[in-house]
Amino acid sequence: MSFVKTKNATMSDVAKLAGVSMKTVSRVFNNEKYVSQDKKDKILEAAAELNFKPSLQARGLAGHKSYIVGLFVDEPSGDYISKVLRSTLRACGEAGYHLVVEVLKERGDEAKLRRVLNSIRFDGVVLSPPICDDLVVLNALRASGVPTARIGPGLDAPDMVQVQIDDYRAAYEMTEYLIGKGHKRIAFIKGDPNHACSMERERGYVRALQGHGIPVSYDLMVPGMFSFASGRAAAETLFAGAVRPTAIFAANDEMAAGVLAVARERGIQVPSELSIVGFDDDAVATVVSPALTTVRQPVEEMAAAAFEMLMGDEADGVEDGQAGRRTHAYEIRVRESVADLKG
Amino acid sequence: MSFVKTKNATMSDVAKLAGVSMKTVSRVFNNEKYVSQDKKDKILEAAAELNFKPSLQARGLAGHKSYIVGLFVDEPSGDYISKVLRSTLRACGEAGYHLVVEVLKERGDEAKLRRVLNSIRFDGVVLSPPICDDLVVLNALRASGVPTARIGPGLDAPDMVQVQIDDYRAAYEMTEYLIGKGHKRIAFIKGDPNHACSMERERGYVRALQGHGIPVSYDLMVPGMFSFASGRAAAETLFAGAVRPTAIFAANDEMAAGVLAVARERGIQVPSELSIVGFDDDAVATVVSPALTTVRQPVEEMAAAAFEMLMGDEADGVEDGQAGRRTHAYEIRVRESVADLKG
DNA sequence: CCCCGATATGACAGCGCTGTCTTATTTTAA
DNA sequence: TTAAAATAAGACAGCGCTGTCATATCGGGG
Repeated sequence: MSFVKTKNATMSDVAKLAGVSMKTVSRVFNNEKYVSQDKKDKILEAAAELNFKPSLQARGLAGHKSYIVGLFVDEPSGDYISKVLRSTLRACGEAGYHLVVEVLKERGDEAKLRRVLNSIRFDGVVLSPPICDDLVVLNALRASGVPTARIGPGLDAPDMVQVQIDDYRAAYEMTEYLIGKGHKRIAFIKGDPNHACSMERERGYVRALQGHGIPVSYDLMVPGMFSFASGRAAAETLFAGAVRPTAIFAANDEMAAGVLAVARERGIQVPSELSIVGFDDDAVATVVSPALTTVRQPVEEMAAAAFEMLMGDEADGVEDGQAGRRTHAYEIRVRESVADLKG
Repeated sequence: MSFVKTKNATMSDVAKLAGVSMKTVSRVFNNEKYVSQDKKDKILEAAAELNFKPSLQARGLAGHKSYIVGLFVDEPSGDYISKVLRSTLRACGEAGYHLVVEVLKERGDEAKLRRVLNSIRFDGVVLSPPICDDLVVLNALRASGVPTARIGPGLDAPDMVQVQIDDYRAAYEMTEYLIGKGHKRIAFIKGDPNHACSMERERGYVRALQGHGIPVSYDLMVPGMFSFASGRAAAETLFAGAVRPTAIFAANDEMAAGVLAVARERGIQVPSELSIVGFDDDAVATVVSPALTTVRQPVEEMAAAAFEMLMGDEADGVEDGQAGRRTHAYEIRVRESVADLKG
């Protein structure tokens, strides 16, 4: 079996076959108006016969659209990014865009950023945490005039699309939930300080305690980096303390899973002896036992909304002044990792 | 603070500034020979001053390289794909390529495939399981003449780069490991039949039992789909049987985690009452407790090798006859989920 | 001293499209 | 009925590069 290399038909081939000018073919493929139905039919038929699809690069060069959307991430693994990727990919597919993923490590990998922005003309760029709060990146994007959407940003940027949840309120509510279950010694494992949401979640925790007259003890607040390992380390620290907390609120689920693992190793029963809650409703939350009570963040809807506001028909004012903004609803997902101390 | 939209300098701008022809600038940016050192310096300097980077689309249109590599996946989430993505992204970054991710759901999403292949000229395409074994995809790629690499393929395709592990041997060895620990009633949870590796792993399990004189019982082989949920379901089936197996070999870690969850719910101690092993050394393997004994598959090295063989300098015979092939070493990762019955 | 290959550079066309402008043919409003 | 507006289609240039071919210079070997 030998495969004949099919060389792609060009627009002018289609034009010839359909007996029209190239420009008319172009009009059809760009859904412009002012093309009669019969020519349109003829062109579509000819295109199908030749298996024609317009070349991305040529379109990008000649026109004002590249049909390329960028997704800039810090680290391409993890459940959060996977969700963003999946959702963005679906949206791109449906809207006829292609997704170019670029990794921008470390705050302000400016060299790579400039290189990428100069060499590809993106129709839009989606920024995921934590680089959605990297000023170097934001300014470079502004300077190059690319419409940008940020998912889960910390600070506001009115000229960019922004999609988020209220991390502060969510953490407040989760803490309150724990308090409502009779917990008073509630520890908190902080998130990666590079992520803007970390501060918000911490604030929510602190304020909730204060709001319920529970003293905030800095011994109960330990640093974390959003990783399983850092969750483990934080648990060790917490368990080394004089009095063990009755509940631990980890700023994300991966860390909560780390706590769970340490608890298990030490024979600490969860939830009877120790309650654990996380944040994000990451895939791990339902994979560990007991399943983690956590805050569900609708990442996929958020990414879809971001894309829609960025690239959607209304085309918004992304290009000029104000860009769209949306705050999505979070949801406390009660599972099996919290004990009711007042039972 | 207002941001001036920086319009990108073009090659002709650079040429003017450096006092040479565009072609010479082009030569410098393509590392062609026959450019004197002083002109090269002048050009590089001018380019830096103008912050010039050649346009991807123009290069793609005019030249024979697009600097775009495609990663075609079935489903963009999961630890396996994350690893492939991360590794490929790194390789692309280092080699100056950009990665376009495309989702090809369901066997032979031919419409989308053709659309994508016609509209973007890829310099290379990487296929992850299970679509690396989709004949429609393979043939379309052949027809369009794009050099292709397949990660973890089932059937051989001599004209494409191929990187894999020996799933059969690995499963054989893992089964043998269990047998060595004194297990005789070893159940097997099969993988998604769409994935070629599923058959191999199953074969390895069956042959190992046979090789050690242990009768193969089809009651102990239950279907699975590589998902946590299907692992749970398989566990329920297995636990409903008359005699519980002493060990369960799940064809991947996610399913093994599902088994673990069901065991925990039913109060079955792991590993003392039931041993569980998985495959892949997925992130979940170390997140659950007890951590899973599993087969580590060096996915990232494999993806890196695939990229190197595809796009590397030797440029290989990917374009003509034989393409590179590599079988990587797997490794049994012993953790805490297996009991020694002969202790 | 001349010819040859290696080295160095540029002119020019054109990749496959889209933007702009022009021309022609309706339709609508007044 | 007639000007103005909407509709329909094409000619043409050019996006920012690279391939090809032509040209020019240089250092040897014969």
